[in-house]
Amino acid sequence: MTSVRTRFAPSPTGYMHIGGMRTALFNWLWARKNGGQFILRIDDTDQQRNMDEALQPILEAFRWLGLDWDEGPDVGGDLGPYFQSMRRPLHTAALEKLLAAGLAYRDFEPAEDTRAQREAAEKEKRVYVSSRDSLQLTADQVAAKLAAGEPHVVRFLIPRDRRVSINDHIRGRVEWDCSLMVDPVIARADGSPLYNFATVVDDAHLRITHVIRAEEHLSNTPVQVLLHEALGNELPEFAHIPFVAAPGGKKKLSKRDIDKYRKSPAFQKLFKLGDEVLGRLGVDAGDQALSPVMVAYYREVGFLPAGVLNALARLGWSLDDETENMSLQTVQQNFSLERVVKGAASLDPDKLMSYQAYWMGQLSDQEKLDGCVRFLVKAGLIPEAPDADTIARVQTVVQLVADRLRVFGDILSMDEFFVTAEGLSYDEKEFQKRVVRPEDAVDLLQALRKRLAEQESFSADHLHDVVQQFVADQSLKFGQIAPALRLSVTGKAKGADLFPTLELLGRDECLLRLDRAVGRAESMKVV
RNA sequence: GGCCCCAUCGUCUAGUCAGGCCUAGGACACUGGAUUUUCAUUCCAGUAACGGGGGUUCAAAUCCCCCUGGGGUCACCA
Repeated sequence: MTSVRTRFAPSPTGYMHIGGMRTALFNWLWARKNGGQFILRIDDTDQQRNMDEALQPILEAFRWLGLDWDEGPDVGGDLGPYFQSMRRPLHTAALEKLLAAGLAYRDFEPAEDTRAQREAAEKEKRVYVSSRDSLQLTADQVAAKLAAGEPHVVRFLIPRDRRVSINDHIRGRVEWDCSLMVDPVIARADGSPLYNFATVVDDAHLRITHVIRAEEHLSNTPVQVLLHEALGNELPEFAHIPFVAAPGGKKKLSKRDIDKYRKSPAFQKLFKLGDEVLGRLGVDAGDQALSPVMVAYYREVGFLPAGVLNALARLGWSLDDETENMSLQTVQQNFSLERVVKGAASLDPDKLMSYQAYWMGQLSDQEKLDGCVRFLVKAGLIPEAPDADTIARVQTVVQLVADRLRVFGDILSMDEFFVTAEGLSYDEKEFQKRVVRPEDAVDLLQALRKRLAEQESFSADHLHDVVQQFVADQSLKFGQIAPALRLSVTGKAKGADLFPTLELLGRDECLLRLDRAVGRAESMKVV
């Protein structure tokens, strides 16, 4: 029994697609589950200039999620190189082999002619197949054209008299009629191999046993199977998993549609979170802006690998009829291609947040603290090398807000604990509603401020009693003063427990903020 | 348009291969209630689906056929 070998073969595009990551995850899972190898091959036949720059984000995404690879960039392997552009000799050899065996042919037909034929066929609603005119050339004629340096591509000769079929792990038997297929170009005029051909050569050479890829590749499969056969390769097994669809739809999640997603109600939540967090981090929002389509977005916003991994694993796969929260280890132990569904699954931001919140809740206090400190430093809300007092303060805040911390980036919206009274920003709408508009709000706040100033102790418990007493004295309801107090001191309508917040801020800061809030409200009333 | 794939609550899914245990289960979201004299958490409850039509069968979400709908793909891209 040969060991299971799977691969993920990204093109170096400068970012890692979240849907591609799901495909990679399933490959990794299948290899690990079977004690096999997971290989990373870089399909860079396009010969990009900034290869390294375009590749690093991809490798980083794998590292961040903790998905290791047994062979590939950085780690090497016996069957390398693992960059398709460097495997050219292998491709050329395979090409020669097909040519020599008469299973491929040099096509001298000008590209324009081929295109014209295709268009004509389409117009007449006729199935287009290759003309194969170049096949009529005698060996001498071909030799003469070659000697004259006539441009040509190499096409694979499709055996038109038969059918190809695969037994897909997910889809079962899928069959195609070869008579309907065009002879695919396998080498360009400059001699470079095309994806469909290079992939076949490389998959065979790397001894890939299971080709697990997204459904959109299903239509490439018959050609690849035919090529494998022509080359005398052992056929890999195929598993075409459904692609990841955009939230609220069934269409493939694509980076090209970012602008559309921004407006999509189902997707907005993630963009909003990103705008908030990334804005505070001062992360570039230019052309290559981070978006929820990219894995890096989740890392930058402060998602946990466990949260993202959990969501990705559940997109098209389930362990059973009830298990939702799963560690990578649990998924790995239970993964099977048999339980992968056939239909496209759309990414659900709500569900993702729910997994994320679960895993955030699983973190120890120290882990939460570390993550929050990292983000606060990055946002410049605390110094680069925070002293013990600062750390202790952050720790207190983190404990206070633990329940509402979904992603680490959330800590940045709790900046009331880290800015001075002057730097405090207010939720204007809520401030108007709870402080400016109510007739008696300012008077009450002033009276309360006086009461607070008289207190010797500023502990949460004591403050609670004080406010309680204040409410009773004024025959108010708690709800008539608490929101205004919260708005005045934190600038927000929502937040951590009110009294511990006051305690943490301290008497001087609280009084100062109350004064500023009152002043603010009065100046607004005048206008 | 050709070829191919897919079809269970709004969403992710269980159940489909081996028809009856399904008056279709879970989760997220949503709604209501309890707790919290703020905010959030937590707990409880509720709304909500087998796309349609024919068969086969004692019995169909499950098997067969047709229709409809959705999607992928049709490059000297990967």
